Amino acid sequence: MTLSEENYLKAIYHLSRDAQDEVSTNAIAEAMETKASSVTDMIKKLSEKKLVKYKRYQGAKLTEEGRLYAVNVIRKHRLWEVFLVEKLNFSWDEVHEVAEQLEHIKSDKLIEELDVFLDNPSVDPHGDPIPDRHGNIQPSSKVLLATLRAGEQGVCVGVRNSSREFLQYLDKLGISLGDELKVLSREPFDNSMLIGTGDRKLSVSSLTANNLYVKKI
Amino acid sequence: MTLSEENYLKAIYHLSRDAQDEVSTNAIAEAMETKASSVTDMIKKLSEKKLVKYKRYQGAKLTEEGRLYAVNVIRKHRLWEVFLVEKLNFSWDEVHEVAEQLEHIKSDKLIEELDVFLDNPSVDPHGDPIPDRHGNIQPSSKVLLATLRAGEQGVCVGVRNSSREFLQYLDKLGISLGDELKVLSREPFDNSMLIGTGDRKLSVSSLTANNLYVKKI
DNA sequence: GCAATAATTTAGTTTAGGCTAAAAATATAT
DNA sequence: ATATATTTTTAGCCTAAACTAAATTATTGC
Repeated sequence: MTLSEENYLKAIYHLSRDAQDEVSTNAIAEAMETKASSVTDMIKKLSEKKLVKYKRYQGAKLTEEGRLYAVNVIRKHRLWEVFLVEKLNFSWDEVHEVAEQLEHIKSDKLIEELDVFLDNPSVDPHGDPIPDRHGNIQPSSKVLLATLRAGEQGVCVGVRNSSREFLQYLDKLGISLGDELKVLSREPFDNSMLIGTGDRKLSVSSLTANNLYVKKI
Repeated sequence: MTLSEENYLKAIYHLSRDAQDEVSTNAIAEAMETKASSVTDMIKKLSEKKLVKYKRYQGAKLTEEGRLYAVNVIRKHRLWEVFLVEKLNFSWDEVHEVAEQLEHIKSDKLIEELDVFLDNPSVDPHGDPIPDRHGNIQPSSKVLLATLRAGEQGVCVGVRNSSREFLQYLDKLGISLGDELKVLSREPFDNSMLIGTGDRKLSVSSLTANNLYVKKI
């Protein structure tokens, strides 16, 4: 399986809401920053390999085999992200590019040993669940910070928007993974909230609260 | 720089005895398990990029820039080998294939942080020196076990022959990296030697002693 | 229901990195 | 010193994965 094939499977996986969902050629092209004609070629190839189901002009969806393959790539990506952040001092916004490369390394032993070495983490540094070796993904219990009421508390577990800008902004605010956040009050005027973390208080905008995931405690 | 280009630079580096040495097209082809005609094409390409010096029918040698590039790939390869053995429980004979993939990951931060995480190791699990970030390689003080006289001691630091068969044989003998070996006696008849390690004694053949590196203590 | 528009596929190129077969240059042996 | 053998290069093809431009199919507006 080539690097390019793996990236297509991953893109189709991320673009489908459920297993029946057909993903359009254009949507894949946009996600992969390539042209629709290139997508058509690759979809045909993956179809011959029985990794996607494809009928002309009707988009593509993963077969069960294709889904398993995609999920395994995602498993590798997320485990490497944990490694980079926990062991090599990478920050949230630095991991993605490198994990995109590492996810294609082929070695079952490598990934299983890495999993053990990292203590079988269940989520990556953005709060996304890490599939197990059989391709099972446990639904995450994370909710957006914006959904908490005054007085409620949560542990920061990830972000919805993982753009470099947002991640760097969080670093600047001093909010990072694992921080306990308590909603002190909500401002009806602009939906901003006042939160406490450690001994600090800070005001976060509605936009920020809508892009930060927490797990209630 | 592509994966293939990096592999050619590495091959040329490993085949040269010194910086002036010209490496023949056939030698590169054999080392890379490819055809001479493919080598010619690639050498031309690397020559245009000023990474190798090339004149038709005269073989190739690395420029200083090419040498630095090759040494950096080797640095990455060896650091990853240390990681695999020390952190992920890989054995000597399992690391090479995976390190061949990992050595091509592109990220300066990754490799510098890995170096720190591993405590700036100076040799890899085969006893080969790890170049520093500037491409300097310190000459190793390792000697073959076969050169020790009766009564001398050494720490096992690597192997000359890193074939799977030999590495697995060493595992079976119970000899691994870092073990202290003491030469109890040498047998003139077949050049085998009796060595002590821990509380065990074992007889090693001349062939084995000629493929095992130690650092005298 | 049909024209206009949008999405998708096809056909034909391109580039990287291989390959084979033949030609050219170099090395060797008598 | 010349014929033979070896090494290296050239020329021409192949495949993967991209691209552009043109053709085809779907969708939408009226």
